[in-house]
Amino acid sequence: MSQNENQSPVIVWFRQDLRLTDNPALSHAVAAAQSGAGVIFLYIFDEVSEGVRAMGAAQKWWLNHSLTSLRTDIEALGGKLVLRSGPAAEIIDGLMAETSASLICWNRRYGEGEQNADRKIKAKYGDTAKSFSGLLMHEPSQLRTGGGLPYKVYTPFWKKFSSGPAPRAPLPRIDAANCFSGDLPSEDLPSWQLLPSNPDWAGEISANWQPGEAGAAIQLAKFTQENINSYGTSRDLPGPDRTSRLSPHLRFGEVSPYQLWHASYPSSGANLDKSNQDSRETWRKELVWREFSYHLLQEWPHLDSQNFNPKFDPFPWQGQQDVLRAWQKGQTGYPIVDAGMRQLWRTGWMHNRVRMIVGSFLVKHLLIDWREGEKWFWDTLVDGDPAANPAQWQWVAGTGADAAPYFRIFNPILQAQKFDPDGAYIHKYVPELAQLPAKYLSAPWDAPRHELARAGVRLGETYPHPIVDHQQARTRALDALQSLNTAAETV
DNA sequence: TTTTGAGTTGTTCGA
DNA sequence: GTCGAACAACTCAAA
Repeated sequence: MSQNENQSPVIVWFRQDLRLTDNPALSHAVAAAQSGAGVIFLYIFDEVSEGVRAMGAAQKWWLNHSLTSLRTDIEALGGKLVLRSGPAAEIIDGLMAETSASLICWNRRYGEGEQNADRKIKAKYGDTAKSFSGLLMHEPSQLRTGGGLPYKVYTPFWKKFSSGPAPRAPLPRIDAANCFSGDLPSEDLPSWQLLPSNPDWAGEISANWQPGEAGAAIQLAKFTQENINSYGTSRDLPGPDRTSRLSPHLRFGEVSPYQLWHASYPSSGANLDKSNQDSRETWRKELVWREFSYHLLQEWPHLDSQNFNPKFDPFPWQGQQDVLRAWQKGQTGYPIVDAGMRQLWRTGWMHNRVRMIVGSFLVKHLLIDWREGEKWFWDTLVDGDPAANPAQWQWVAGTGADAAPYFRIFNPILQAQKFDPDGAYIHKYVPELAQLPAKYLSAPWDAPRHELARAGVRLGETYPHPIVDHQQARTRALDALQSLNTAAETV
């Protein structure tokens, strides 16, 4: 090793992997920097590179706190988290020149703009830039159909995934490192203005979440100790909410999919019955759905803006702003829909079952373009994911890969009865119906007048009339889709 | 190449 | 109240 190399630092560039455990890029950097000038820990806030999708407001809130947590963990190692903002490729150029670094490491990411930036850097620095697999368990290029093509259907994807090599074991947490001691300028986190002010809407989000690797570990332990064995059935109930609630942690890489995959298996010696094992597999399948979404994004980079199935391009979406606004604010008059939209607005997250209900409602009952829903979720969800969010919206809309068939229109009344039978969820998020007995919560307009009066509910005043009639809206949606099929035939 | 079986999460209707 | 079939047709993936 030359004198120069020996005194050169190694940069580890954090992106969607804000963790010290099972972080291959970090592990490699730490090993490579053992005898040199040490590791530089870097995060770049980049909203300007072409094709990079700027984070929504709720994600920015999360990012602020996750970076704060990461910074604390890095300082415990004796290091410093360097914050820079601007176009990533230029920032890297600057820092490489500034520090004469001998190596830069990162874990791969999969958006088009993000990959273009990474490719540019790799092309320039060659072997001095090293990328690793940390965000996904299998690279998209490695999981293909027999014909070498990307999968478009989930079940064969799952079969291939689960019959292939098991995801590698997670790497140990980095608890010591030779950290770069030079003085590098770093921007102030508050200067990025990631947190809301005027008004500060994040109060209830803060109360619900603990961003950062430590918070993710707590959440994972809670889930694997309490709820994973019943996940198969209990995941559908938004009231008790026994889902893992790990999605925002996973989105920011505070925990890796490898860690979750391996955590889903019972400790050796544990003897689980069939339903418990099935529950664990159901949860693993959700992890693989995320993986599937990223593979789709890799192949179809405009997943958030273009119909995966172009047959839907001429679909007659309606664009009424007041209707969209009513949906966004949870004022549709359908309590299960409104509860979901208000949970999202207040807490930055929505239970998965309810996401399907509100998504189906926007697209099919209101005939509003799924892209409007996708954008709203992107802005308001703390787990807004560049792959999963558009993929799930396209799935719900019927435009996507392996999508729900057009005749599958969720009935918001039935769904409320089935999945919120005691009304716990609706009571929590639609307080103006708090006094109404559970049996009337799925369709308050059908409640006896004296029950409404006793509960202090005046429809049209304290709580809205339903914005559309379910049966009429259902027929209208089926007709619209029918017209699409007819149009396709006559072309 | 052709064939075959299958496809996350549902609803409605009629027996 | 319960249960099975219909709801369309098409595309995907593997044999």
